[in-house]
Amino acid sequence: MSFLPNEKNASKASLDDVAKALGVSKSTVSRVLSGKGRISEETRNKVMQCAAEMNYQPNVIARGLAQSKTFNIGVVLPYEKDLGEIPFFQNCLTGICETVSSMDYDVVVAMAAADDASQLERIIRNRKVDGVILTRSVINDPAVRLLKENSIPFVLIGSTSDDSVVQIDIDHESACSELTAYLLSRGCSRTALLLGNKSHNVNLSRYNGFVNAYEQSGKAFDAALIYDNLSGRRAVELAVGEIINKGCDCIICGDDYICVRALSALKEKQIAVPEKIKIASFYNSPILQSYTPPITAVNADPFELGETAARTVLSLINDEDFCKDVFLSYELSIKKSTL
Amino acid sequence: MSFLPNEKNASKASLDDVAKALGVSKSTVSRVLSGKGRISEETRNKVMQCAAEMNYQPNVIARGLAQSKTFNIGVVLPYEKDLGEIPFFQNCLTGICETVSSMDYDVVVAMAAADDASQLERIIRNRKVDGVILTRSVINDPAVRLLKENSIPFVLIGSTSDDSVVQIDIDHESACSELTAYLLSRGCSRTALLLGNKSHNVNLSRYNGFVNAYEQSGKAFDAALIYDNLSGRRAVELAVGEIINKGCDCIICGDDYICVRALSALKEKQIAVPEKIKIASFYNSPILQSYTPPITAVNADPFELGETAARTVLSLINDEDFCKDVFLSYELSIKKSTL
DNA sequence: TTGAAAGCGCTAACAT
DNA sequence: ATGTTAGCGCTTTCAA
Repeated sequence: MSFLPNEKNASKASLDDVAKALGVSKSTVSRVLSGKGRISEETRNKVMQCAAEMNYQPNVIARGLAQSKTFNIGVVLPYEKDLGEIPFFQNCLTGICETVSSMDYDVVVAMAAADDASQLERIIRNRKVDGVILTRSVINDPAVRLLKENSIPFVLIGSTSDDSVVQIDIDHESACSELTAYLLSRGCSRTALLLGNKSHNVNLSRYNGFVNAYEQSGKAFDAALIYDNLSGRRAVELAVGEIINKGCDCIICGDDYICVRALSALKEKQIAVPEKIKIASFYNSPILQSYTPPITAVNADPFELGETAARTVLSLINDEDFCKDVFLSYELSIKKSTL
Repeated sequence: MSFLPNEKNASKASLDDVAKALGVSKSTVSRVLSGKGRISEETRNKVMQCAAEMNYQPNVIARGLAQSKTFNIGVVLPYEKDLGEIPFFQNCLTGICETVSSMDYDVVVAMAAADDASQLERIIRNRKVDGVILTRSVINDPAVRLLKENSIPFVLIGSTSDDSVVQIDIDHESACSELTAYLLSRGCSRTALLLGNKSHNVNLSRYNGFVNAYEQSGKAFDAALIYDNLSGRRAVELAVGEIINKGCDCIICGDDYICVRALSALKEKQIAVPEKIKIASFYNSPILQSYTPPITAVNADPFELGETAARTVLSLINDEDFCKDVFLSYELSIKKSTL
């Protein structure tokens, strides 16, 4: 009853076992299985069949040792518990897993707080990954520094002002254009645009999208209603004050931090949203998700972000030519704040 | 300017490099670094110092090859997108990561639908993990079958009727006791208990907890208000009907599926919660999380579940003696449904 | 206490 | 087209 030859003492056969069973050399088997090097059709078939019969499964670890690869992608997730409240990261992870596993890679996760990349550091030190995906953008991210120092290929889901970082994000120009057009169609004749740091490409894209939408519509926008380089609570407050005085009926916020500040400024001034003024924003982050009233915004599909990030980091690893500027689809989520 | 000797061409030194630099053998260095085998204090210090100076970092992959280990734990997360809506899994994952990384293990994730364990299968086939943590209980889980077939140590976060599976869950007896006591203190004199499959240990625990609470309080319970082996929507409906006729003022549901069914039965009968009858449940799963009115329930701390699962699977892997019955702290989350 | 050597399972020159 | 031989970086007998 014990030691049945055809039994599933599965996945124990090594490449060497297959070679011996066939009376050929290891390299021959290796060549067949890896598809590299020329092999006669005959031996190829012989090997394939034998490998299948023996239920041979290559040892990825050993292959990795020999090639200095791990076939693992590191994914850095936020450590903060309250960030877990939206499905964003889990859906991202799902997209990443699905994509990398189709290339026979696996995902190693590391949690990291905004100021603590120690888990990532371990993974790098232990040589557990060939590349890394950062799932959120953090100013002055220690993870970015670490990855650069160690020359690990990585991509960031989101946007940063550091142009040397490969970023995966939606097409902000087109998204902002669509958002602006929607608002125009809703009758907003005087829409303000509140943008953050001008040197940040993403803000330029939003600006362009805004302008485009106006051009398409044939209407003219009031340049005095465009604010950029807004940084800090105070700057937004001031801008909102001015905007109100200029009689605008709608605000587009370049990001959710600006939006939160604008909302609190409006609340302070007792200006009702959306009755007195409409407001819309961009986000990938959760802080607006549960706001009252719900805020109209441009949303990225986290699953797709994950997929794209995965594909991109895999190309980086394999030195394939890849498109650094990634344009992703998005979704205009119309909520009460613009009705 | 190039080739500075003290430069950070970091983490490139191998064990062999250290050995040569010291004029000792690889095995000596290996012994020192692994702490195995006797080594003179003198050489030990010498090696330690040199390794530090050379910024030597052991190659975990190579070590793994030699020891047939990976120093990775697989974590299976639900694939379904709507399950991502609660922070449960992310917090679990955080607890797991934190714990395993303290033992110098890493986490490899696999997403799995209830009926599709193919990603887990890949990870096993590729020998990427030494053990696995399942983060939710699925009836007839293909993942469980797979893990057993391959003799991979694993634990389940949650409960299952399969006693051969190591389960990490809260102490249901004590939790049910506490819940019952709370309800008694709130003046519920006729509390019904609705339990699922009797052969499932967890239900016995809940039953015992219920009885204990009554005994402690000195009051007597009505055995006619205890239902077990409830399975299917119809059974719960019938039970609820009877319970109402028997004039009970409170229902404790053994799990959230039962609770959902009981709630819909009550709604059908137009019996208001909590005005006419109070109701409480147990859960680890999200389906009750967003119910109106909010449901009082016993909650586990996902972070702690993760930590414990991680510790347990690590002991399994290292053949340490471990406690199979894991009792975890929980939290009575009082909501409107019992007020 | 230490060293030599074999081996983990695979890949990749270098031969033939 | 296939075999031979070294490794990859570490652990682990077996000797010394």
